[in-house]
Amino acid sequence: MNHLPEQSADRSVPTSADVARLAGVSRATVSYVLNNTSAVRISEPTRRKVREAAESLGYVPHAAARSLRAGHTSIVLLPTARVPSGAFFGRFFTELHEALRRLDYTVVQYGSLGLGPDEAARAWAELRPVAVVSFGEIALTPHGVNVLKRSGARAVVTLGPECVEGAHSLVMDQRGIGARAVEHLIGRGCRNIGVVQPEEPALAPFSALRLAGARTAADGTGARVEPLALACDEKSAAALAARWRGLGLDAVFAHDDEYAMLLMRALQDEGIRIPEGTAVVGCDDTLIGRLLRPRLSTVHIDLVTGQQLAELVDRAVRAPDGTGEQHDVMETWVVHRESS
Amino acid sequence: MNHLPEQSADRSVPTSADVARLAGVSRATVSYVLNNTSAVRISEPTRRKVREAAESLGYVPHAAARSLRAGHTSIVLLPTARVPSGAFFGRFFTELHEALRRLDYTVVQYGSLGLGPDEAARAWAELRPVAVVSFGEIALTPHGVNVLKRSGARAVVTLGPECVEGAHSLVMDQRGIGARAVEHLIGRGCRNIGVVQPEEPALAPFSALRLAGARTAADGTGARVEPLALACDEKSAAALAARWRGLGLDAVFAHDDEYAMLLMRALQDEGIRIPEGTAVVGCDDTLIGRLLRPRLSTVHIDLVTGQQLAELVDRAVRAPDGTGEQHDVMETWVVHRESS
DNA sequence: TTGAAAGCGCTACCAG
DNA sequence: CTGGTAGCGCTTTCAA
Repeated sequence: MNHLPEQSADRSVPTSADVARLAGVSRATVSYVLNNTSAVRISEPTRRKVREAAESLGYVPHAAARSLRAGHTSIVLLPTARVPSGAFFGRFFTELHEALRRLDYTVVQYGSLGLGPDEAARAWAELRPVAVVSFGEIALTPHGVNVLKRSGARAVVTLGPECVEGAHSLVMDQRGIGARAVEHLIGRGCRNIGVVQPEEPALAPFSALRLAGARTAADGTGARVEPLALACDEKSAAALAARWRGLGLDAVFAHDDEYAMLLMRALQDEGIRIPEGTAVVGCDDTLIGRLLRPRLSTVHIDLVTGQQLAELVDRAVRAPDGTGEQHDVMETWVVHRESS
Repeated sequence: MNHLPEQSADRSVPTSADVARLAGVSRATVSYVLNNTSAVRISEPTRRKVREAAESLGYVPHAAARSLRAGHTSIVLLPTARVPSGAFFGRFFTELHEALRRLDYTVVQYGSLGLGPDEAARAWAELRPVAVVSFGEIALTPHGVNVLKRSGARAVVTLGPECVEGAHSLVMDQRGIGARAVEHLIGRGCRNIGVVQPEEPALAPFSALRLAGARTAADGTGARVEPLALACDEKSAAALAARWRGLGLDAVFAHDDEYAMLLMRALQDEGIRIPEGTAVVGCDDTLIGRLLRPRLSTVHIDLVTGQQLAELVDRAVRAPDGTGEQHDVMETWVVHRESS
């Protein structure tokens, strides 16, 4: 814990007691007025006095004290290791936020970079969230789920590559994504298929599984699968493209649409035609892919909408006896365009 | 008392009192052991007993209770209305998160969609953050800053289009961005300049200011500035491109690189050559721009690094008497490539 | 209609 | 070395 200077004692933060004193009433009355408690009736003049006192002091209730007293929070925790980049997660996140807010939850994205899975779960549990929606950048273990539930979380939802015991899991089958791409490429007659492995560490868990799925799909078909390290910059792409002909590949699954754009450009600059020389498949079905020429074939992931997920969370929170554990797998399929 | 197995679905959340009871010590001792308080020395056997009891109960301290007692939190609040999209903010955010974590802050992104500026400031103040770093998607008013400071925030930093009184402001001069783009285009001989106005509401405050800056730059030069509504999808872009020749424009500032890519593609599909027929300038200097053909000219914004911003926050928090209010304007300049 | 007081979980002071 | 205990700010029951 870092040692912070004491908060200004001179201009200290006003409490409900200060409001009560200024309004000439008790703390209880202040609470009743400011929370519009319907169980008790407070006279209009008193209400006004309290409101004015609160206003003039700049009183803001202390969320920690309130939730301590209440015994629960309305926090929905969205752990975020890396900020999900791109249009794919972006819209989803915004939707989810909005929907949860409409349901009167306090949405908190808690950054947990550099924590192990169980450390992270503990850190989240300290906030006593009523629900946790994890996006799989951080692995949530069964033990972690247990810690969260024991700390009072009424819903734990994971949206990741694998289902997690104890949590309501929405499985985004990363192996399946790799498999879909490679099956598609094999179907188009390709036999030597590169699979991009981004060097960005946050993407490693995804790309490793996609590679595994790609291998499974190629198994026994006579096709070859070749991992290709690639950083998200032009130099790296140019270097890869420069040794492309030596690799003897006729297709590549580029991890996502952005990497696909990067690599496609480098290959084109190297004089390699797409899809004749090399077929390219991206992932996420973003706008980029439709704007590229040739138009990019891509793996579409049928992500649940933010609204639906928010409703799922809300149902689990309100359910009488915890969440019925449930596992859904998201569909994935290839959108075939011109690059393959 | 029954010993609870790990997977026991116990209704009540264990507290430090439960740990104390199980370990046969007082709550104070539990606190000392689990916080490694150096002021007191606890015997090793006692420590072990406490640790084991905590472990077996799945005890997790209650952050709200702790910060209530401590009188302050170590929360740095990052309000996020819309999730900043794209590589531009993405890396910045990740950096900032990481750097703040290294400095032992609890980073909380608090979603405040659909709240007015003062409502939002109040909601943030309820969490008693030690610092707030606002990204200008939500306007922070001087009054809002005041509310936050009064609630104990020791640093309020805004990163937005304008400086905010009372806060440490990093000004990303939106007018200047529009002006830079238009000055550049005028310098390239363009006289009829479109300025894209994204239909996405979250971008409106930015694009309106950029348009204003564009107009100022064109004023008295004989150049004409024309706002162009555009949604972030192909249909909208195609529709705009279809009536392009009728607009009589010879240049366009496309708000950002993504809109530039979208519009450039639509114009090219319409048979309009770039830059000869129409010059295009984007903004943010992202990877996309370098991959496009022709390569995209763009307005580069010299954003502070996440590390630097984290250090700024930390300094302000630790400063003996609040933050010295300060205003910095970020530099912007045009990176000239092939599209203009 | 209002007030007094208990107590949420935790830490820090002060006795033993 | 360890335990008792006060009190952080708030809500809510019970009493006046």
